[in-house]
Parts: sequence; C-alpha cells; structure tokens
Amino acid sequence: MARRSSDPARVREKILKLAMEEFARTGFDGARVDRIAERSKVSKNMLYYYFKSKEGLFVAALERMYEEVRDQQRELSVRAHDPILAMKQLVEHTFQALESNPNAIRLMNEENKQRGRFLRKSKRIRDLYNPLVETISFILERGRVEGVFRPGLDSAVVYMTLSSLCYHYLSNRYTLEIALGKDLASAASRKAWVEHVGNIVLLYCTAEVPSTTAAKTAVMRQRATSDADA
Amino acid sequence: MARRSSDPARVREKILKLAMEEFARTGFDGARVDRIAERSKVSKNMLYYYFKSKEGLFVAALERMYEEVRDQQRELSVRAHDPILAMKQLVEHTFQALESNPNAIRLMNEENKQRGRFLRKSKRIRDLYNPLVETISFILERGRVEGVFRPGLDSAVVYMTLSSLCYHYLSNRYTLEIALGKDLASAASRKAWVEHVGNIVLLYCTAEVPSTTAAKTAVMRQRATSDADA
Amino acid sequence: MARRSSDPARVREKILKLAMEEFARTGFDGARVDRIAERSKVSKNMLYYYFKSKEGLFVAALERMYEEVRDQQRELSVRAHDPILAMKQLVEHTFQALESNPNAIRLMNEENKQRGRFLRKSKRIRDLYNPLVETISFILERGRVEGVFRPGLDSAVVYMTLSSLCYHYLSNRYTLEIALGKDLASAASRKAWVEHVGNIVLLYCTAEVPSTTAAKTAVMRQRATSDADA
Amino acid sequence: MARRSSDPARVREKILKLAMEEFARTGFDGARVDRIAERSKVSKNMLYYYFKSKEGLFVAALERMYEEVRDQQRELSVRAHDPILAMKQLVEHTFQALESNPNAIRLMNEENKQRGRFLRKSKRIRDLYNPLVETISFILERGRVEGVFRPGLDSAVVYMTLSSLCYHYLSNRYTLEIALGKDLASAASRKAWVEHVGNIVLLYCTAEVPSTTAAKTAVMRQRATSDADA
DNA sequence: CATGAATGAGTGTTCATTCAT
DNA sequence: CATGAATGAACACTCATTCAT
Repeated sequence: MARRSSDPARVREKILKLAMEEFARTGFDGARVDRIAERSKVSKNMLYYYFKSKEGLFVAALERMYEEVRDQQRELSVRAHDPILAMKQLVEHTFQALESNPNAIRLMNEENKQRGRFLRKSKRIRDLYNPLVETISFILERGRVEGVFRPGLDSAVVYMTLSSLCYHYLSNRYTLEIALGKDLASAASRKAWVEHVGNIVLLYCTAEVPSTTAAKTAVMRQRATSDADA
Repeated sequence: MARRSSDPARVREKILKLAMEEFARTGFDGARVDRIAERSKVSKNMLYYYFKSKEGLFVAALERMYEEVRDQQRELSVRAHDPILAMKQLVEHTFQALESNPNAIRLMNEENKQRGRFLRKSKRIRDLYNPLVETISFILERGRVEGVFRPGLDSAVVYMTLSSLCYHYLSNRYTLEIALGKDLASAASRKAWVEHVGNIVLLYCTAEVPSTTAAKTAVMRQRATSDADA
Repeated sequence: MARRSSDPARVREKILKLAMEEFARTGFDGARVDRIAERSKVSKNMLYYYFKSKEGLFVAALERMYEEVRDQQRELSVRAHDPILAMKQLVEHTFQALESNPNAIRLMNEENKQRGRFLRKSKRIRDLYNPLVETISFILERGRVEGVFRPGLDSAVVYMTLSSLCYHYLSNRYTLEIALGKDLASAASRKAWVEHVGNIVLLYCTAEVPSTTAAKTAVMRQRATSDADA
Repeated sequence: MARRSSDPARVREKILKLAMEEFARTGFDGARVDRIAERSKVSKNMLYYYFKSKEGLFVAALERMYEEVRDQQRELSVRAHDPILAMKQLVEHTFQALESNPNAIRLMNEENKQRGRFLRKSKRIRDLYNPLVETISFILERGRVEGVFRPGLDSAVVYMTLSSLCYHYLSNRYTLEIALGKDLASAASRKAWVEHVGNIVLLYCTAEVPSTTAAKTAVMRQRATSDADA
C-alpha cells in the first residue's frame, strides 16, 4: 500500500542478489556500484545505507554465497548409501553444485586473488563450517568399517583432492582448452571427467587394501568405458 | 648513429615485465596504466605507441607469460628416468613451477574470469603448444612398454589431473584454508601435498595392472609416510 | 501522564549544545547534520522538527551563543572598583571570556564570513544588547568624574579597541605566529599581551590630561615590567 | 595557433586566481572544485593535474595570497619620512591594503579556522618573511634616535597592535555592528577608525617620554578631531 | 513526538586515452 | 621515438532533506 518500496529486508535481499551477480561477473574492481544500484532499482545511497561501502557490499555478497553453498550441501547430504556409491555420488554432487553455481566459483576466485582480505573481515564466514568435510569423514569411516576403504585416510585430503579436480575443470576451462586443444564444455567431456574424478578418489581410498579387489574391479570397469569417451 | 635512448626492444621488454606484475597483482580492471608507465619509467604515450591500448598490453603480457611457462617446461624436461620416478619428478616440477610463478597463476585466473576473451585475440597463444602434455605422453608410453603403467591412458587426462591438483592448492589457498581450518602455506603442508599428488597420479597410471604390484607397493610405502606427516 | 522521553525543551537544549560545537569546529559548510543528530542521540527527523533546516539550526546556535556571552558578561560586571583597576580587570575578563569560549569566536567568525547573513535572520540577536559597552560607559564616566580619564571618550571606540586586541590575538593565532615566528600559545605570551592591552587602553583613556600623571606613571611601571617579559 | 590552450603557466595562473576567489568567498569546505573548474574554463582533471587535490589547490592559493601581500607591502615601504608621520602612514597603508584585499582576510581567517593545518604544509609560506615587521623596526629605531619614541619598543608588539586593530575592524564588521548598533562601512567611520589606530599606536610609542610633549600634543590634536567624527 | 527508510543532486577524485609539439 | 598537457566520462561516496508509519 505504501508508496515507498515495502520491505527493507526484501530490498536488502534484492541488492545482495544483484551484487553477487555483478561481483561474480566482473570481480571486485570491475564491479560498478552504479550498475548494481540501477539493476536492483534502488538509489545508490540506499546501497550505502545498507552496506556502508563497496567493500561492505562485497563481504555481504561473499557471506550470502557461502551460506547458500553450505545450505545446498547440507540438504543434499548423501549419508545413506554404501561407501563406494556414496563417494561417487558425492563427487557428482560436488561437481554439479559448482557447475550450477558459477557465481560461487568466481567469487571464491576473486577472494583468493585478494589474498583473503575480505574473508578476514567476516566473522560469519569464518564460522560457517563446511558440511562436506564432515560428510566425507562419515563416508570414509563407514567404508573403513565395511572394509572397502583403507584406514588412516584424512578427510581433508580427500576433500581437497575431489574439490580441486572438480573446481579446476570448471574454473580454468579456458586456459585448459588452450593447453589441450580440447573442448571441455561438451556434456560428454564433463561426464567423462566427473567419472574420472570419482575413479581416482575411490582408487585412492581403496588402494592397496587386498580385500577391495572386487570394488576396485567394478570401479575400473566404469573408468575404462568413460575414458574411452573422453 | 645510435641514439642514447635504449633500443625499442628493450623498452618494450621493460614495459611488459612491469605490466605482467601489475596485471597479476591487481587483475585487468584493477591494473592502472599510469602505474605501469611510471614504474617502467616510460611515458604513458610510449606505452600506447607500443601496445595500442590497455587490452593490447594485457594480451602482450599474457603472451609473454605463456612463452615463459613453455620455455621453463621445455628446459626442465624429465624424459630421462624410469617412468615412475619421471612422473613423480614431473609432479614436483609442475608444482614448483607454479609456486615460483604466482604471476602466471594470477594471469591465467584473470583470463579465465574474462572467459578467454583475451586469449581469443592472440594467435600466438593459440599456437603455443604445451610441451608438458608431450612429456607426459612420452612417460606414459615408456611406462606402458616397461609394463609399469596400464595401457589406454590419456595424456590429457593425466595432465589435467596433476595440474588441477597442483594449481588449485596454490590458487585457492585462502578459501581452502577457510574450508578446512588448516594452514596450507607451511613447507610441511606443501611437501605432503606434492607427495600426495604424485601418489594419486601414479596410482591412476598403475591401477589394476596385475604385474604392477611391485611399483604400487613402492608408491604406497611412500604415501603412507607422507600421509602421516600431513 | 508523562512520557518517558525527556521533555522537549531538554531535547532542544541538547541538540543546540552539540550543534554549537559542530558549527564552531567545522563551520557552517563543514558541519554535518548527521553528526549533530548522532552525537545528540536524537534522530535526524527530530532535528528538522525542532529547527526546520540546517540554517535554522545554525541561527538557533548563534542565538544561544550570544545569550551565553551576554549572560557571562552580565554576571561578571566590574562596576565596583576604581576606574583604572576596573578597566584593567575588564580587559582581563574580556580576554579570558574569549579564551575560554573558543566556540564563540569561531561562530562569530563564521557569521562574519557569511556577511551577517544569518544574523539578519534573527530578531532575537539584534535585540540582544551588549552589557559590555554599558559597563565601559560606566567606568569611563566614573574615571572622568574622578579626573583620571579625559573627557569625550567614546565607549564604543574603547570597546572596539580592547575587543579587537583581545579577539585578534586568539582568533588569528596561527597566521600571527607565521608572520612573527613566535609562539602565542604560551602562558607567558598570553599574560604579557593582556597586560599590553590593558596598558594601551589606559594610555588612551588617560592621555594628555595633565592631572593624570600619577595614574599614568603607575600604568607605565607595570608596562615596563610586562614588556620585559614578552 | 595551437588548438589546446596555449601556456601551461597561464592556465595554472588562471586556475589559481579563480580558486582564491572561491576559497575566499566560501571557505575551504564551502568551495566547490567544480565551480573553480568551470569558471576557469578548465576541465576538472586539469585542476588535479596541476594541484593534485582540493587541499593542494588551497595551499597554492594561500601561498599566492601571501606572496601578493608581501609584494604589496614591499613596494609601498614608507621608510622615508619622519617617524611619527611614517607610523601614521604605515597604519593607513596597512588598513587600506587589508581593505582592498578582502580575499586575503578571508583566506587568513579560513587558515586560522583550520588551526594552521594548511600553513604547516607549505614550506614556501613559512619562508615568506613579512617586510612589515622590518619596516616597523626601522621606524621605531629612527624614532628612538630622534628622541620621539621611547626605547625598548618591540616591533612585534607594535605590529600586532596595529594589525589587530585594522584587521578586526574589517574582518568582524558584521558582529561588531550588532554589538554596537553602528554602521562601520561608511567612509567616515573607516576614516575615524584609521586615525584612532594611528593615535593609539603613536601614544604607545611616545608614552611617558618627557621630551615628547610636542609630538604627543600634535597627535592628540588630530585625535580630538577624528574622535568627534566617529 | 518519534523513527527507519528513501531521495536525488552533488562531491572530490580517477581513468584510459589523445593531441600538439 | 618521445613528451607534457588535455579530455570527458565515470567512479565511489555523501549530503541535506522528506516520507510513511
């Protein structure tokens, strides 16, 4: 009913959404406050009223992004299945999450480019634990108990391994294509890579444990197929 | 006959060097033409005379960076040794090369952020083949012949695997540290990761080939040690 | 029936106090309405409710300042003593009043800078008579009757003389220090100046009246001492 | 012949002139860079090209003003005449200089309001000696030798006395008019004040020296006339 | 009386780029 | 080849003021 736009929380939200897009698309330096204001149909000063500065807006956008990622990973937890399947699904899910969230990748890259300077300003982000590592721990433990994974595996190492392989493919697509002369955007190419990542992670988790022969063989059979596609 | 001003090629070189630094440090949008001019002690007009525009300068800097990377990889070719050792050395060398060349990482990230927009403008870069993939092919072939690596391995996949794992650790250090709550900058941490990458790549190359037992066992022994460190 | 919020008059007062400070410190243009609101812990709207505009607030602050100055001068009236002593005390008091009231100086300067534009808007200020001039009249008259001051002295001229000499020393301290290369902030320097002003005013009031020899000699004795200090 | 405006020095000069006006009229905070740029018909960036910042421009304007004042006082030195006449002329000249230079007064006031913060930034200003004090020294010395002035006079005190009395009349005209209910702008009023200042300064210089009776009597005769006018 | 949210014109400053010499 | 001076659009940010509740 009011002439002025209704709900402050809604306005904040709209600004934040558009800010995430702008910052992801152009980086912190490339982002234009004017553009964010214009697109969110809010006058520039409101933007400063809510977020105090361009930096403040960026930090808020980062925080929101981290929350979204965490929530997404929380709801899609794959604790149910058998360890090997669970791990494969986890890889797939991680890849898909990153793929469907290009803004997250770009914001993280931006943050790394700035040497974590914005991260350091946000208590909220530091307190956002990553449920993925926990999920991995859970799967690793079950696998160990069931005798398909070897003992002594570090969930952090597994996390870094699979996320590096997923993230880099998506993040560095253009320079990889130059280096390899291949198209990485095709569905086939992506599918093959996800399978490759799953294989390699499982290989690492099952390696050298004698009784895993059956599992490993299954894994390798899949890999053989997918590698041929790539 | 010679003028006192240092010859044009040298000037170009100096500009390029400072431009690489500036672009790597601050990204394309954050980079300031004035700063590059000032630091290279060349008037701004010279900069435009040689490179036509900020974009032109960025492309030239990218080209130069790719050449340097290629040359570095060429001279350190590890074709000599036995396949398993060669692969391990290749991983180490790749990591070290990236680590000692943070500008290269940042420029590549920048280029990916811009969706390859500058890359596309440079014929020279597209023509720059990457000797690393060739080296990997060579090692894989020798490994296959010697019976330590399984057949059917794709050098591109191996390349992507090892470079993802090395690159991501260095490039995304800050967000990884947030996600894991660990310090990735320590020498111990880096060493453990390089060994982990070596292990995982070798695991992939030797997997499921029955006769590789000896090789695999050797690999795993090392891994056991390094994993304990991490 | 009473609301918990402190009564309007008190709020007005608080705002006014903080406004005087802000306007004195930074001038009209430098003053920030937000800052005044924040410091007086009153919402900006209240400020506009009470004073209508930034100008209105400034005028109110000016008025209040003039009232304070007048009240201060009223309560410290020195009508009691013998004329020469009274005049000396008046000078001292004037200097001290200005010195302890730097805001008054700055607000007056601001007002003069604006060519009296705000003064003209305030009937109240125009109606505020200055008791100082009256006091001077009183002292001059008594001095004339007692034969120590010469006749025909204009209280306005005496007022302007002594206030110029006191005011300027305090108001233009920084540029005077540049011009003279001296420190005017020291206690010794200030004391010497006040004595000098007293001497000069008395010299003017007693000049050339033959029978004043005694008074003049006394004055000069003091001057000799204080001039030596300066 | 050139399309772009001819002489850099001329451009700088034009900017400076307009800047002095703007700063004098509105003070530092009230001054608008845009306005200065527009009036001097120079694009805003040129202004920053030459003076680096609004502050830089203000400091430059202050410097220029001090130079002008010094030059003006230098050329009009009154060292020639007999001491009493010389002093009277000096007072008149000082008053006229300030009166014809309202920008100087306003810039000095501004500088004092800012507590000398700009002055401190300028080595040039600190090095600009004030020839006025020297002239006063000269006159005082001659007066002492001729026996019309008493010995032990401090040129700095005389300088402060006369400049306070001249400056304040002009600088604080509006608040003085309020305090006194008089018009200070009229020619008669100004003339009377200048004579008063002359009288008072001479009184101070000649006071209590027995043999000066003649001189003093002359002075007082003039004063009697002028005081009647006021 | 009192408040949080909103406005829009402006505020000092910077940028990549070009011109005349 | 080389330079100092110039451009103009943009940039992040701020201000006094007002509206709806």
